[in-house]
Amino acid sequence: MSTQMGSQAVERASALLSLIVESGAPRTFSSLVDELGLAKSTTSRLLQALERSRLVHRDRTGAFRPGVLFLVHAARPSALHDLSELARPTMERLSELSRETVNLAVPRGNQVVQIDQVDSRYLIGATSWVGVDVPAHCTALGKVLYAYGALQLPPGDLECRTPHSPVDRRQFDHALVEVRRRGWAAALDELELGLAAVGAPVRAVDGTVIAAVSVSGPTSRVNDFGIPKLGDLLVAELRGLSALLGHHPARKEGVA
Amino acid sequence: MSTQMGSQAVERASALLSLIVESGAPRTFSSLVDELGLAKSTTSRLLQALERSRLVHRDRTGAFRPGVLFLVHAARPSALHDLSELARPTMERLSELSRETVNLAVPRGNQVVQIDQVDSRYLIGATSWVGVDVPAHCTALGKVLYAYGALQLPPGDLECRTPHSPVDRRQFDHALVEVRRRGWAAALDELELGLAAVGAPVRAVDGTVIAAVSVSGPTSRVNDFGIPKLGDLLVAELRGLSALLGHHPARKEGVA
DNA sequence: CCCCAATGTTCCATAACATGGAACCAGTGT
DNA sequence: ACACTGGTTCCATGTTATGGAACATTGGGG
Repeated sequence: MSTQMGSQAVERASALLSLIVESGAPRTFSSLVDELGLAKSTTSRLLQALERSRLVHRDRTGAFRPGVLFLVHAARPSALHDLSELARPTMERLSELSRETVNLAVPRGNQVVQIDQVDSRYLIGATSWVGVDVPAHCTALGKVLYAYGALQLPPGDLECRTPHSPVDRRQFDHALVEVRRRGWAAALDELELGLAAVGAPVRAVDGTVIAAVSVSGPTSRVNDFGIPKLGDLLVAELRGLSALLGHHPARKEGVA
Repeated sequence: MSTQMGSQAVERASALLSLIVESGAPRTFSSLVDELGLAKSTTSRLLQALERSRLVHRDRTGAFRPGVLFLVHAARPSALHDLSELARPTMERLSELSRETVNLAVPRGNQVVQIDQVDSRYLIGATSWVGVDVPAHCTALGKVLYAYGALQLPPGDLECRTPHSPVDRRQFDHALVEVRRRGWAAALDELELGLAAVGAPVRAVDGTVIAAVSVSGPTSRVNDFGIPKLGDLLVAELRGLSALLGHHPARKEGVA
């Protein structure tokens, strides 16, 4: 192996950095030491270097957190744009297979914000949603994000948009269980009569759901395509996208 | 110098990474080579290592962008929480000095989202704003973010909340010029009668404004304190915060 | 109050690894 | 076909990372 690839120190430092960033919680020095199996001294030096470069930050408790550089990036308006770029190929493929509108959304604050869209191939289809503010519990994207804890359902009554909108919190919670079981969510005529959507999660390396993708169109066409078929299609395609984000869903051995 | 601090490779790699992340735009290989003055070969190897670790990503044009790790972090709901933590001491100090409510906001999409708040020391003061959706052009935070290009003023009429709300776009643009000149923005009775706020920007290492902090309270008390005094206070305190983010505003030599 | 345990950092001899110059390869324009 | 820019691979060299052990530092516990 190792066709002579240089930069071992950098790789080790990067590994440290990844651990720190990927685990949401602050990491302690020793946890890093024995997770990577490096000498204490080496780990210490590498972390110092990363700290000097503001890539990690050591909080008052002595634990390591992502450094300011990550902060600066996250605070940029453009931060989410990169995700769209990464997701584009997948979305295009979904668009081609389903011929319906494909949307990408992330949780932000306590809202679902749509950050990208590939339009339907049909003349009649879901129109641009980007930026539009809708009750999340009536959407497939929202359900996915709620189901996987990427978003908290705010207390209070559930807004009702159509006779099919979910209104009972108990029932809704149950629906979320079902979403987790299947791996995808559907919203048929719940936001607007005649509008249907199916959505599934995008996972980061640690399994956290950080985004959702949906396919949406007229209920009739979506039904014709087959809701479960669409759900499975989404799940399959998004598995690939999650892999790009470093997520390996139970790592099948198979191909080297 | 160099009291023997080890990890030169890591520092170089980190420098590359910082350049890539801090400049909003994708960086080309050669621009990196001659900005850091490293050998082409060295740069190439370091970048390869960073790419293997998913810290940078090479887009189809061959330019380098922040890698998935940054994406994953930015997409985390918790991403902005770190900024709050970093800003907390500054905000506390501002709270203590002004005794009024202090707010921290970042641009997100095309909206101002408040991510942290230190409550007024008075019994009567600005109440919690976090998450509340208000017309940004009527707020000090909004004005700051608009003034420094962290946010684009959407086309269309300016919503009018009080007789003092800015409504004329021409006048508003002029006001923004003034904000840039002074370094801080004020909004007196513009959002709600009797509510006043003064805000100033937080800058990242490259000078980009990535957030804003405001002090707000009853117009009478804020006036008593002195608007310009408050403005200057904010600017002074936030200079320190920006420094934590790596911003050095014209680097005074002074102390080592 | 002292001693021990846990957690990190600094030292240092060793050699492994990163380094940069040059050769090399792939496009691209002329 | 040729020169040129932009990037990667090769390789001998010695600079620089490495890990074990010694050395701080902190924090309990008896």
